[in-house]
Amino acid sequence: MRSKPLPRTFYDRSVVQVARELLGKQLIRKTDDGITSGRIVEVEAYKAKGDPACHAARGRTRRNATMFGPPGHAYVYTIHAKFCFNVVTQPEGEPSAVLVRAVEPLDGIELMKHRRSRDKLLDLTRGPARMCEAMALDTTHDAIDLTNDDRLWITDDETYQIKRSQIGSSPRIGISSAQRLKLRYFLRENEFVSGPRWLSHA
DNA sequence: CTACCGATTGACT
DNA sequence: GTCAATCGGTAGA
Repeated sequence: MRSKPLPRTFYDRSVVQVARELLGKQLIRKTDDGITSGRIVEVEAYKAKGDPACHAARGRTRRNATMFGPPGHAYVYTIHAKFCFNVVTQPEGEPSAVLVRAVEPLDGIELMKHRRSRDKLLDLTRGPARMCEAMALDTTHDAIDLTNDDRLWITDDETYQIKRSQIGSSPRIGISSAQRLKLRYFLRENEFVSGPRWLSHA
């Protein structure tokens, strides 16, 4: 039995709305080695317009081509010889995406420990590249359709409800431009949120 | 082809 | 807290 993927209509909305509503959802990854899953606790929005930090800000390239495609697909890219996982939002032609920066490990914790060569729970999925390593995600998973693929999808955890007051926001991490845009969203007081502590209560 | 650099991480003081 | 490793993507010659 497989949990139900979020429908296309969930992703086909403004990037900020999708980003905030992704908090608390479950990211599920299936490989021959088994299933790993985690609760999304930290995300960042990258907007099509007025956002110089967005990869698509300077036009389409081979790397960011997935962002120009339909919503609900994975956008995976390399950075510093590591990987980051994003979700494409908005209609085609409005290249926006949500970066998933951290999840709280749920299923497959032993498998994650093995992939990460780390034993501490906090070191498994706290940070975008760590999360990708724990869930065995790389650029071969770029452009996967998250609404229709047995390897990777996101599902609603109906038993886990988020109150608006639980969501914090801050400038995005590792971004020098557009500091005034508070496009990072996270679950306050969740220990698996990455970044400096002073940014985790904003 | 070369040069530069980043939506990061882990080791170290 | 500081800092260097890392390597594919991109722009430019």
